[in-house]
Amino acid sequence: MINMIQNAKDQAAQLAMSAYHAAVADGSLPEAEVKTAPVEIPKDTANGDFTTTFALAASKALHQNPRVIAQTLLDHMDLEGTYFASAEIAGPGFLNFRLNDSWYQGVVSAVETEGAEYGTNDALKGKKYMVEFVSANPTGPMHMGNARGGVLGDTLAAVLAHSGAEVTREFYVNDAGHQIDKFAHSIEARYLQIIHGEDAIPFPEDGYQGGDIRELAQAYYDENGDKLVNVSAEERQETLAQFGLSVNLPKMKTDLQRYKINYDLWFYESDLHNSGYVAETVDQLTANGWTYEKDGALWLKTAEIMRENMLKAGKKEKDIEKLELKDDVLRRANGFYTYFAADIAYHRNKFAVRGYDKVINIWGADHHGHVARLKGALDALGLNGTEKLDIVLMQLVKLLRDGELVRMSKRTGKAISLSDLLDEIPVDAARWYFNAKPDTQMEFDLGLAVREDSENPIYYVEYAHARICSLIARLTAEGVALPASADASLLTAEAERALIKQIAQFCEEVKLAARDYDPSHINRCLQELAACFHRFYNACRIGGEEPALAAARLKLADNARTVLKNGLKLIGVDAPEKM
RNA sequence: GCGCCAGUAGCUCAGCUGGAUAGAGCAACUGCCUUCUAAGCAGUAGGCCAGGGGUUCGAGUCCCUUCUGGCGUACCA
Repeated sequence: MINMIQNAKDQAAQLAMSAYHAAVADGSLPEAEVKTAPVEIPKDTANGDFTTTFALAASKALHQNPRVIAQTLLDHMDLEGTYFASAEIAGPGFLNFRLNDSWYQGVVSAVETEGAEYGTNDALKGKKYMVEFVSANPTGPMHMGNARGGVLGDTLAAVLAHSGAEVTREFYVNDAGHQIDKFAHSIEARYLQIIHGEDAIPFPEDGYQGGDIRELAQAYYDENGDKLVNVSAEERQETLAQFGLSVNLPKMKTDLQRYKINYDLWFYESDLHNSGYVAETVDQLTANGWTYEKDGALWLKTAEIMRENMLKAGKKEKDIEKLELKDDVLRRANGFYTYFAADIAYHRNKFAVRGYDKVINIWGADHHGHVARLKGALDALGLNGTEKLDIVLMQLVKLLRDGELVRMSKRTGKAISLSDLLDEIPVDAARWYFNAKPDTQMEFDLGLAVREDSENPIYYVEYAHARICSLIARLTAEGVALPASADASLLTAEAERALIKQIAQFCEEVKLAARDYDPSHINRCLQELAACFHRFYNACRIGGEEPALAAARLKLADNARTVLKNGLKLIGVDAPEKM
């Protein structure tokens, strides 16, 4: 919970603000509307550890030269008892602060007292979050995009939990609707082909061509023979669809578990239909006046809802015109509800029945046209979808091998599935790589991920962890005691200070990852942390140093180990003790 | 057509919501193991931040525009 970066920022801001107020009080600066003082970390540590741009930002409102403002602030500032050893003016009017020992001590002490909890915060405490991800169609094997979405969703959930939220991981099973009909018809055709011959039974034009459909039909036939030949087509399809799902779903669970992904709940679309919740939801929309009938179908006034939302968001009327917004069908002329209707019901359930404060869906970027419509529909139900539903769109993954685009698996000749990928690369490498910023198109090189050398950043980080483990084991065996706490006043070398700062930064990155829904902040932070450790390791020896210094350094290494381990755990990667 | 996302070193990407001389890693080149893991460290080189306009003390970041790539614009899911 202790975040020393935040503490220092807050303190620097407060110092600047109270200096300003003091200056106003004695008349050396004019009174003006000044908000908080922005505090940043300079890129170059030559410019201090923290800096405030207060003087630059306020220069216009105060009608004063920024450097003069900064000097006045400095004259009214007392650093006694703060985290700062000094403050000075630089450049056009930056006010740069330099940290003292008490801050560094605060960081190492935080790691020592918090241990495995270090890095958590309570920004989302008391909030109920759901992350719904993958939710792949259960009619066939999962593909590469599902691997990326799976890792992203799982890690994002972990990051949000680290920020204090109560998080549910959910998989939405599309076991109803058109896709399932297609699935049923496809298996049915293959099943009947087994009995009557391929030529006797036509395969549906839009059916699933994959070999897995044949396997399902064959598996059913092997178990049950021609039992379904003389029943009604409806019963036959229903039975085969259920059989297909009973095979496919456990397989999906197992495949996801290989990625170390475990869901809290698998939610079935069919339940929404069977319980009448979809119908009830559509009726609710009708009761609220948001639907109309046309050509025998029931339509949602999506265009109108979205128009209002856009106007509220400040979009111009003429720009909205250009969008040519269209309404959506909720219930088809044939009486069946659309996927969209079920999706609205599903999300209504998330908010109205289960009471989530925030729902995050990870979707493929090809669904982006659906985002505003779903949010709008929830708004029409009075559920504030615009605010409470966040959709993370994920660009697809291009799979490469030695620079060449890979479409098919060498082994099976089929599209590369999620489990094929894990046959080729270690799960930790997959988790590390797929934990990337969602909105960039990603190229994933199979050759790179399996390489066990420095080109592969995951080994760099894991190596740092293993190195520390063996360092501690070796030195404690040689009689260097590992103290309960590191004395930061002894750790004044540049490499030591940099390492401590990066340890502090970890807390910030967890916060940023939660804020941006981008857990790759953790990857980069760990890579930098590993780099800081390796530099420290090379610059500062432990064995043979003064006992007090050796102890402090060894404990610092131990603290770095704790943070590396916490971070790797957060993104679902092992922290090996030996390599 | 219209819309959404992206375009930063040869490659993969950062850039803290407008701050100081644009940063890492990899690849290339030069050094460092009789001493705690060389899967490491130190260093060199590499840039019209896609192009062009604007907004201001100050722009990779904000606005307009052009170009390039991906995706979408179903009584599919």
